[in-house]
Amino acid sequence: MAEDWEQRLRENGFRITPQRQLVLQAVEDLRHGTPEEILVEVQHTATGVNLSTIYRTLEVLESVGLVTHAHIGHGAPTYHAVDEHVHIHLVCDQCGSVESIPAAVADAFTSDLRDTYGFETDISHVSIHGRCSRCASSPPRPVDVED
Amino acid sequence: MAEDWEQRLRENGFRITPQRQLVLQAVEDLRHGTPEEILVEVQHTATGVNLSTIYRTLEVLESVGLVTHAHIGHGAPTYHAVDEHVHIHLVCDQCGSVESIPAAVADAFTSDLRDTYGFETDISHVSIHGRCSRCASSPPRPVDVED
DNA sequence: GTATATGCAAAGGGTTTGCACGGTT
DNA sequence: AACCGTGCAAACCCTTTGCATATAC
Repeated sequence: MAEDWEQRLRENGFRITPQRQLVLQAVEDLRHGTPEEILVEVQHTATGVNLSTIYRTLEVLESVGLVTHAHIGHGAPTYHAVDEHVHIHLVCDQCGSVESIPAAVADAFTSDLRDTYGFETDISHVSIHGRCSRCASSPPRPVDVED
Repeated sequence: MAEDWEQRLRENGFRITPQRQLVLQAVEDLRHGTPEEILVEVQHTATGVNLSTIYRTLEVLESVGLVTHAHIGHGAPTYHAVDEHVHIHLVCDQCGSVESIPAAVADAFTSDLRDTYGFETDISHVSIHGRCSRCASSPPRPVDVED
């Protein structure tokens, strides 16, 4: 149901505010968004909202399980709504391209980590870095684009 | 051979400077070090060295393949000498602990990424996040320590 | 001698925090 | 009415950059 988010917040002792609704909506609409991008989206509706509110709100929404974040490159993290299907980002350190693949590709790996080390992997939290198919085939020099 | 690093630099058109030697040495001695930590180490020997030089030097040393860096948490990256054996960091988002495991654990996974997506994975570049065995077993609440 | 490296200080991106006011409960 | 949430501005960490001086070649 759609008003589930109010429940979620109230259950955890948080109040319902326009800002929290707008931020959640922006995250859902954008599907992928940095705090800055979310701010811009929110400001389409409410110009007065401040960046620090975005940060504080995302923290709250994440703590009650309504959004998550992942690190793609060096810069700001991106936030998604939790109902998005889980995916892994493959980041090319050479050309900077980002490819999303199903998290299921890592199932055997994460099972291994659980069995061997007891580690419960959140595979989508950080990206996998390397070189994409295009870059891996053509250029001979292993130059870093940096991250 | 020990003076290989001079070769490496010269081959690539870089000059040999005390700072470059000291930074390389510090990275080797520390085994894991952030730019700030490397600065401190270097300053044991040469007090006048500046942080910006550390950054610029690490960039140079990395470009010629003498050092690499990995991202462990949210903060500064850590640098290693390239002769260190390759490892993956398992970072617990709950207690913050970091465990190093052999990169070979991911071999099947990275082969898969190569075969399916043509992606050449640099598995050690970013850490794997999740919850360590201790945290995964005890507490029921999925609280984020944040990264 | 000439180009590259360095030190210094200032600026930059991303994020957090202290405080007083305003809104939710 | 009490407390939580917000806006604003300042501070913060990490990193990069411009510029003049110093140094490796």
